[in-house]
Amino acid sequence: MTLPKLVKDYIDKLKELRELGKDPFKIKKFEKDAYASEIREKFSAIEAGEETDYKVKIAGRLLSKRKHGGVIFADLKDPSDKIQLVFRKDYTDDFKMLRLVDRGDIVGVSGVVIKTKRGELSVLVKSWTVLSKALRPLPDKWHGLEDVETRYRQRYVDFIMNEESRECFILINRVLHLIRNYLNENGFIEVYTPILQPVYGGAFARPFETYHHFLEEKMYLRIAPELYLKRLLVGGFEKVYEFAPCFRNEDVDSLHNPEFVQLEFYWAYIELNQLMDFIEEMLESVVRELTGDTKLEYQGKTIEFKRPWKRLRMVDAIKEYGGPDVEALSDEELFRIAEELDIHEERRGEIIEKLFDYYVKDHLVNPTFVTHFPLDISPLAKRIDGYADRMELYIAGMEVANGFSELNNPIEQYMRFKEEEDLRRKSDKKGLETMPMDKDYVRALEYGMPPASGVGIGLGRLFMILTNKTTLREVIAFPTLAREEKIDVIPELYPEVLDWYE
RNA sequence: GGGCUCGUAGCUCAGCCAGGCAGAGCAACGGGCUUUUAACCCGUUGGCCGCGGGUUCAAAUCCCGUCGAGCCCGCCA
Repeated sequence: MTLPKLVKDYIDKLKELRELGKDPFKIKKFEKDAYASEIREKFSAIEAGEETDYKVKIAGRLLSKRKHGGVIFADLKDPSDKIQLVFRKDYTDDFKMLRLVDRGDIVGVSGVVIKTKRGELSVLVKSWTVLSKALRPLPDKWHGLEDVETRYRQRYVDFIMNEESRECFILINRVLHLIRNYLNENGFIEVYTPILQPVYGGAFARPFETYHHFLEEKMYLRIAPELYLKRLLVGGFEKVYEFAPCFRNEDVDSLHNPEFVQLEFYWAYIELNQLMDFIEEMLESVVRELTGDTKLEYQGKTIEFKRPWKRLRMVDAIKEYGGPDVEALSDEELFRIAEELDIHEERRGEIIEKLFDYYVKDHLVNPTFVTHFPLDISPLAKRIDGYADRMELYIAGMEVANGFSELNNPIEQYMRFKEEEDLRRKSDKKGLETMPMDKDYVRALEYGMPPASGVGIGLGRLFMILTNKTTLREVIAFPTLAREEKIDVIPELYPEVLDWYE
């Protein structure tokens, strides 16, 4: 049946409920006193056919309705579980009016707990109320909603139909609590820093641009909170963190969404190795809390989070996994090798990083810290042995975190920004992959920032690993999609309903 | 940016290769049924075949374009 015709039936039922003085949309509350899961816990042991006199009031969405003449069965879903409702002609109030109740409606019922002859724990309903009328049909009760596009566009339907989707976000919530508690217990304070920024920084990425009309200023949505969090270190905060929504105006794929959340934290007076120790402890404890174990199954692979994690220098990693010994190569040789692999970059460091991606990345299944990054692609990090004192954490072949010993020398920081500017001028690229000069940040460092280490953790990717998903979109409730060209809504399909609620 | 795949009823799908009346199940509607659980039985309704062009006597089907989505590659820390 075409949508407008299907909707007609629902609208007619709504109309009839209104005429009976039972307009669901006029109702403001329902006093529930139980959840499906509680009923199940307390009464699962009763006998088939047993009818208790234990009264309950529950509410939720009807997922199915089975009519048998004098008895109607329905399944009600609340956030805790599902439970069967039984309506009986000789017991339930307004039995005939149940024809106005559809699968998909939100209902509140009161009744007693029973177990049917077939052994299904149920609520035998005495009185019932439609608390919200569904004006659109739910997807197929057996196959549910499978279309990936519709699942993301109309996530609300996905959450109704696919319990796994809902559970994923409940698990994510637990992870957020575990991480937040861990940081709080270790003396970190949670802060918020600007999302609208006059100068973007803290990462290499193309920003979203916007305009502030009152200030008459071009503004950017932040690509990272980093530079502001380090200003807080200057201000005397020793341990800070932020769950930071970030925005990058770049391509979308299973590992990238234009808006995503990073956890960044900074810790004054510690060096990078101590930071890596802390990250290991934190994530190992999160996994232990979640699973009771340090192992995790991800897409058929076992990931072992037990400390200590492997740490290796980027150049050693390239050698170890079959690539060249880049430290032994001149620039000419390195560029020639890169060309052979179809790698075309302007900076030596970028080539080394590409070689790492090419030879190594996919092999790093267990959590692994890759350290000693090329300096020229790390303008915010301190030095160590001619490299940047920087690490990236790889898990399941994915870059999950990026941290370094923070550069706190304002003079060197100024020069690094300058080099980025020069590179942008010389580059034949769009010039978006360099970091702009941030003089206020340099000025902040001029007041003195303590030595510190900090990290940004891509929470979406971490959630993917912890929830065993293959795409970021599954762990983002409303992933970014192209605009839908035309959306039919019921007041436009059936304008007469507009008169009902003037 | 390149390659591959998909788009048919509210949902899940068949039909496309090899052009010939647009189909099924679920949902909805009417009837039956007082213990079902993908309830069942009888009957009914329901289509911009993503959109636009082309080829053809004839296009859901073949061709071109386009929009949306998915996967892979490239790019993006």
